Amino acid sequence: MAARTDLLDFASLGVLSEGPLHGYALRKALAEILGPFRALSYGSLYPCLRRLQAHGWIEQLGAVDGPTTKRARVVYALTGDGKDVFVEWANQPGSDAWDDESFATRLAFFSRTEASVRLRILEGRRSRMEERLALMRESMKRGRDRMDTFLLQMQEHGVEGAEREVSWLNSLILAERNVPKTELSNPPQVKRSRK
Amino acid sequence: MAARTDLLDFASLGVLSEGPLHGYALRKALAEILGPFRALSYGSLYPCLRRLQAHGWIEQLGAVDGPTTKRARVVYALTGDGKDVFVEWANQPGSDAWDDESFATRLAFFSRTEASVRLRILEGRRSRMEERLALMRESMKRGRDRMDTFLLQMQEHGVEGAEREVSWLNSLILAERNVPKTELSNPPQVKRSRK
DNA sequence: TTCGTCATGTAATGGGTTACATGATTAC
DNA sequence: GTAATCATGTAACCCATTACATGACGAA
Repeated sequence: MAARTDLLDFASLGVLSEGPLHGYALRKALAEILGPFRALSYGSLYPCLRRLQAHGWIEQLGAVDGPTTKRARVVYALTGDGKDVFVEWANQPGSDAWDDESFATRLAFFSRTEASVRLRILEGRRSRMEERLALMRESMKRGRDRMDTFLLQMQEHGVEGAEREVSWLNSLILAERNVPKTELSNPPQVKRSRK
Repeated sequence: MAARTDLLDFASLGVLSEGPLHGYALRKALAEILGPFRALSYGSLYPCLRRLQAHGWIEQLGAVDGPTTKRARVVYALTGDGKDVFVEWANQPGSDAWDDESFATRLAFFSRTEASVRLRILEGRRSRMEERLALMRESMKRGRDRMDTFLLQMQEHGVEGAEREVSWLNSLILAERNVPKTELSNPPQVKRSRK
C-alpha cells in the first residue's frame, strides 16, 4: 500500500512517538523533518489526526497548557497500540519502501528501524535507482538526435542526480555494514529484541 | 496559475507543435520528454485533449493512417490559435516559472523560448533554489542537536542536491550569455511537413 | 491461440489544497 | 490598536490515478 495517507499517518505517529503535541506543532515538526518547504495543509493534518484517533493509535490529552487558554489546544499522545503500529511499520521492508516518498519518510525514522531492515531498504532503493538510471540512459540514447540541447542537458542533469543518489546510498550501505552490532543505532528508549 | 492541468495542456501543445499525433503517441512523447518513468494516465490525457479542443487550440485530423483500421485513431493537430497560445506561454516569464514542475516543463521547450526570457527564467530558478538552500541550511542549524544521524544525512543530501542544481543553472546561464545573438537557439529546424 | 502492444475512452474513487470561519495571544 | 502568529476545524473543489470496457493487430 503506502498510499499518501498511510505515509502521513505513520510520519505523524513517528513524530508523536517522541512526545505529545498538538496539531499546529505537529505540522511544524513534520515540515522540519520532510523539509522546511512543502508543508502540508490543515485540510490533511486534522483529518489525519481524527483518523489516527479512530484507529485508537493516539488519544487526546486535553489542554495541558493550563487553564489560561479558553480556545482548546488539543494535545495528542501515542497510545500503546500506536507505538506498536509505528514500530511494526518502521521494521517492515515492504516493496513499496523504495518509492520516492515512502523512502524519504522511512529514512526520517531510520533510527527506529532494525539494522538488518535498514540495510535491505537501502539496497532496495539502490536497485530502484539503478533501474531508473538504466531507463533514463536508454531513453537518452534512443532519442539523442531528436532532442535539442536543452532537453539533453535536462536529462543529463537528471542522470547525474540519480548517479549521485546511488553513490550516496553506497556510502550509507557501507556505513551500515561497518556497524552491524547495534540493533538500533540510536536507541532512544525502545529496547525491544524481537528477532 | 500554472496548475497541474495547465502544464499538461501546454506540454501537449508543445509536443503537437512538432507535428500531429494521436493520443497514445502523444502520451509516449510526453513521457520521453518529462522522463521515461512517471507516465501520465489516459484518465488525464484524453480529458486534456478534449479540453484543448474545446479551447480551439487543437483539431481532429481524422484517421490519417488509411482506411485499414476500423477502430478510430484520432489524430490531433495544432490550430493557428494553439500555436499562438503555446508561443505566448513559452515566452512568458511568469513568477510561477520557477516552480519545480513548471520549470522542468519550460526547460523541455526552451528551444522555442526567446533567449532573453530563457535567461530570466534560469536566473529566477537559481534565486528560488538559493532561497530554498538557505531555508534548508537554517533548518539544519536549528535542529542539529535534535536530529539523529539519518535525518542529518538525508538533509545534507538534500542540500547537496540543491547546490548541484545551482551550479548546473550557473553553467546554463553562462552558456546563455555567451550566445546572446540568436533569438531562438534552435530555430524551427523541424523536419516535418506541417499540415 | 494467446500474449503483448496499440488504441480510445468513461466512471468511481481518493485525497490534497484552497478558502472559509473563528478566535486567542504577543509584539510593536 | 493592529499586525502577525498561534490555533482549530470544515466544506468545496480540483484533478489525478485506478479500474473498467472495448477492440485491432502482429508475433510466437
